[in-house]
Amino acid sequence: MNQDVLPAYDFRDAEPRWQRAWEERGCFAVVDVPPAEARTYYVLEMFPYPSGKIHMGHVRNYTLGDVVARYKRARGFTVLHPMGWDAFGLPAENAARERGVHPARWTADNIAAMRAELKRMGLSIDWAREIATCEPEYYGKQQALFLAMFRLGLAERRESWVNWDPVDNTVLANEQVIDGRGWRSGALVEKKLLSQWFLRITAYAPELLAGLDTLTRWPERVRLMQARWIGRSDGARVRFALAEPVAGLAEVEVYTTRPDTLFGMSFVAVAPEHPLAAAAAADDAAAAAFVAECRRMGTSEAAIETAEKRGYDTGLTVSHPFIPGARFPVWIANFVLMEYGTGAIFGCPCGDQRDLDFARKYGLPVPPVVLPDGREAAGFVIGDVAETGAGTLINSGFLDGLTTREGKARAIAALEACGAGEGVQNWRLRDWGVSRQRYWGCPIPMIHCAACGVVAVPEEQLPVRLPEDVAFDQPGNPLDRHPSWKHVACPACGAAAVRETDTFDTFVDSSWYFARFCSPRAAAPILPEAADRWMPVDQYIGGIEHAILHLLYARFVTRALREAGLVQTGEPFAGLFTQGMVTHESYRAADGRWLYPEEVERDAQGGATRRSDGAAVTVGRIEAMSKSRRNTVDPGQIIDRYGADTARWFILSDNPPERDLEWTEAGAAGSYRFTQRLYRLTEASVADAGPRPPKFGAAAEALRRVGHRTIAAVTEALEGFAFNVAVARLYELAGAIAEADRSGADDGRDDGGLAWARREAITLAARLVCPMMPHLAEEMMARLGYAGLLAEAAWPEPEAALLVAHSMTLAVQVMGRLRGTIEVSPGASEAEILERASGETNVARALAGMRIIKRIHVPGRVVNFVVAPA
RNA sequence: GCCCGCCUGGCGGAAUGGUAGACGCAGCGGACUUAAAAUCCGCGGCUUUCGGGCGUGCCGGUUCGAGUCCGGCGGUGGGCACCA
Repeated sequence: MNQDVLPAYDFRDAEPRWQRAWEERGCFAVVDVPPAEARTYYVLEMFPYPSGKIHMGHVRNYTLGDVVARYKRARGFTVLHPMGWDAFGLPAENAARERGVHPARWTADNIAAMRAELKRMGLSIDWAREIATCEPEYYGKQQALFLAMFRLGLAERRESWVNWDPVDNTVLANEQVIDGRGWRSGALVEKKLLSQWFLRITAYAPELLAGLDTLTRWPERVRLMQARWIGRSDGARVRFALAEPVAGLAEVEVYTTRPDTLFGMSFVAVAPEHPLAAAAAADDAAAAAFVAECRRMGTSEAAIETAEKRGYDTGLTVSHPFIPGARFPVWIANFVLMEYGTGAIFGCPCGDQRDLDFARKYGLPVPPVVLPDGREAAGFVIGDVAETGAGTLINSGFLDGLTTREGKARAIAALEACGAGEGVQNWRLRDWGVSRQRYWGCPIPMIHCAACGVVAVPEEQLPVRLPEDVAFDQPGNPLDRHPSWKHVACPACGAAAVRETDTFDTFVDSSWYFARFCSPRAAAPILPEAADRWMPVDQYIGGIEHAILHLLYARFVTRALREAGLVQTGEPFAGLFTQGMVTHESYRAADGRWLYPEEVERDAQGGATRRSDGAAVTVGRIEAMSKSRRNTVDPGQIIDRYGADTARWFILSDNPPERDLEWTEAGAAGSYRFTQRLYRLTEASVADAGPRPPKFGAAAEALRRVGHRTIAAVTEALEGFAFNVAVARLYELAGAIAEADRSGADDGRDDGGLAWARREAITLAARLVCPMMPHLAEEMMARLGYAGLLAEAAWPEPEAALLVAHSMTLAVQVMGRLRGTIEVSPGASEAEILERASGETNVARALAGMRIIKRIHVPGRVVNFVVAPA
């Protein structure tokens, strides 16, 4: 047992060697349609954007997925675990602008670099199924799916208000508008009415909401976020007749959740983009100026937060369905959103804070119509705070005396009776605008013909390929400026026509890739027999930042695919796990510059200095790794120094995977030491191959119990995503093996089977550690003489007899306070146990002079004596 | 403003309502070494008259027994936010 002669584990030799072995054996390859008897399991991590380098977030994501994949494979499942690239997007175009490299080239180089890095991690991926969304092979299929959705009426072209960047000449997503300015150009963003392609996600709003209840293996908070985003609300539409029609408009329709407060109406307000506002602006310069100003205000959050409620009285009036003869003014108001409801509201100042602020500012009446519960009618007035809660209706004609709840139903019934409105559900969810004025995306397969209108590209002409000869020297969309690409013959009439030059939002690409992975080389976009065999994804893993958009779009598209008959499931992801971020300390030099961790030397007292010159460094917050703060650690360098297994092990060991993980050098070094320790423990058993002895001594028996209990404990931990607990149990097993070495080292050959038990224990350690540190596990098994690959081996089963304890420790309490412990055999009778418990020295002292009222015995756990003074 | 998490040693964390702090990191002590590194072993909430007392953000409740369940409060992080 001399440590000096034991060789160290050389991961630089072992890791590539085992990766080759797995690849040559094809351990992780699966077929599109597995045989009927195969139990399938689909593990998927959110596929990466090929930025050029993997980061620690990727390492965490793919390590988590790989543990699940390897574990499930060992449990006998046929596991689909693929990898691909979310390869379209703006950074490639930016690289083209800034460095003159073509987006396709830039992307391909990045993919090659990142693939190599991922392969060094030793992931159990079927690389033959790799896809990249920027390949015509993929996006052509996507075009076909879009046409299928078009035929189903789920895709349509429509005018809508968009964020328009007047400098870059492009539409911006809401996320790309920062403080009212374009994130790249810095130009003030305008609202503009444009023709855009939409996917009709709202058609599935009720289903997408109801489906959340079936997703029992999704985090509750993701479901809550989606439910809120879909945003069902119950209320009524109410039509108010205009006193005089304007520009052909005879009425204003509003949406409200409070039809009970209709008698508290003070005004009607419409959004600046509302047709009635446009009509008013047509012959009123002041109205036009107000509308134009609102448009410029844009959608910035800062503007909304600080913006006063502002309005413009159009001079128009409406009548009230319940109050004959009354007239109410119609205002244009900056706080009314065109996108929600009908783009118009009725103002009830007493019951809505915004309406109240508005009424107070412009001197509009504030009739009180809800008496809050517990308030007296006498002297009740509305101050500067609206009463939004429940109460009793007053000053409300036929609704007087009803509760707000009853009033809603009665008011809706009355509206429906007189034809002035009806009860409706309203949804916050809006249709998904997918048009982007970008080059590096999937072309929308449509053609605009002067005679025929919008015509779909015939299927046999797919894919509509991106042209390669494009220039990025001007802002705007290069496809639009290309000399020939967009000019085609109309498929319907043959006349000269033009292609749609918009490309798809990249979220479209990631809304069906999981289905393509099931049959990635099929001629059809999706092979139903393959998709039905694998889908839905059993375990999807990724960051919480995709809680709404990506996951909601994918749920919608999967439903559309089902309607097209391509898949059977409506839900793409049966299980979802959202991992935490990887964080690190940040460092700042005296001049304020951020420093990379490798530039900084930490000392034991918590101080820090710069390696290059010893200058003092300020240690900043622990926060998400980001390039701007330079608090990043390069996975490639970590693997160079410690190996992939160490990186994987540390990431899994430190804390639960849903929480943020702080990467620390000390923690990584500790994990590395453990890899070496396991290897040394293995080496010490290499020479001890031999038959199982008929009987085991006490030390051997004890070690065997630890080993088999560890199987049960690690299995349970892995099933529950408690990887840090699985790691802890394996540390304990290693500790138990080391302890057995000490206790049994001097016994010579006849050691009561300890050498055999020890070898069994280290073998179990290798097999249990395999999902987490697959290379080391293979190396350990090989050293122990195993000829096969652990990657193909079954998960160990514990021997039931070894899980039953010989003796157990019971806590003994008096009045719920621990007074001592007793050792009992599992077969001991309750009477015997109570006798032993009350006799324990400390317990007896506590019981002295007391009368025992009640004896509680929880088998295997605790004995508690409830006592009173004698 | 609304919604949702989270709060346990120096740190990360563990704990089917049943011995709080497993396991790791950092620390301290010891062995080995000429020495160091590596390795191996050990210690560790606070307090105490050594019986015990107090300890899982705070206050209260349920229970024989609460980190765990319930009510309230505080702190903290995140999501949404003029959604009618």
